[in-house]
Amino acid sequence: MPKAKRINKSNRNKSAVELTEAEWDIMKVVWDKEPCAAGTVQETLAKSRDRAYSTVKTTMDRMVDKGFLQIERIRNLQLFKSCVSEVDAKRGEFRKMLKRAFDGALTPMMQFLIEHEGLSKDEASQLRKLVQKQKAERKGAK
Amino acid sequence: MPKAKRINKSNRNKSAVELTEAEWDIMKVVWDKEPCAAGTVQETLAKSRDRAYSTVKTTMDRMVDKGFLQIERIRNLQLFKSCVSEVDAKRGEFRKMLKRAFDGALTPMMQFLIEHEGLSKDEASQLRKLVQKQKAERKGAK
DNA sequence: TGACAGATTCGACAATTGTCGAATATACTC
DNA sequence: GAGTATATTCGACAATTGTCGAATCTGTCA
Repeated sequence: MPKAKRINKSNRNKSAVELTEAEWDIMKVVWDKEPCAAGTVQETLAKSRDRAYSTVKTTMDRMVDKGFLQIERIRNLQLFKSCVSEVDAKRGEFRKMLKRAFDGALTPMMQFLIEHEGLSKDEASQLRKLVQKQKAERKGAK
Repeated sequence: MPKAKRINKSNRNKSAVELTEAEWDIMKVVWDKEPCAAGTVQETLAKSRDRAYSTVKTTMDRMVDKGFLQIERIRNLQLFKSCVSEVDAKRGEFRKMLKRAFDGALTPMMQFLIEHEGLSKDEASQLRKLVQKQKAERKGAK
């Protein structure tokens, strides 16, 4: 997409955090261990998929440019911290999916889950519990 | 990703259909009007986002390579038809999101929706109805 | 002071995605 | 048959994403 899309880190609004595959992998480790060094992230990820240190570091540097991570320097060490919360990232991912596949509407998605994703009896009851729980909380709290 | 990822159209399994943004746009029109010509798709899409005919056509040709569309020739005309169902595409998109953001598990996602996506009372009750309806169907049918 | 280990910097490359324009081919109308 | 309007073919280009290796730069320790 040749179009200018990002002016700088601050023109990103919370509701539009979109991480790539590699960024998700990295972000999960950062959320878990921040502040942490690139080496730590690389080593942690190596357990599931081995990538060169420079691969991980390059991606993390790009994430800084995008405003997803920030660096805190200590001597010649760089410690990375997240600039987006897990909730924001989940929201971004969820909304992207919802928009693309369900016109941005929740109900059709739920319908789809029940009809085509084999929402099991267990899952359905699980879901029912969640809904009921929320119902109770709403009534009680507000 | 320099790795060989796709051998040919047939090594794609139903559970892994992943469309890009532009592909979703195109696919939606094709599902609606298939079999249809690239020009038709381009014209239809132009209403919301104008793109050159060649842009749309190139993307559609690539989708044929990927096994998402197929061509039926009539004289020098090409009519495109989908090779993946709307359900498969929705499933692919949904699962990708679920895997990335929720470890592939449905319950955490539902929890997230209720806690952070402001599942409104209306939506919750809507959801409750869906669940109840399914419950009834399960009981009746099987 | 030198040398080694670990970290950082940077340029590079292949695939993918989104975009087109130019050249070519085909069908239809006078 | 010539001209016009469409279609199709194809090569190209910029950004993005995933991946590295080589060169460079500390900081520490014998």
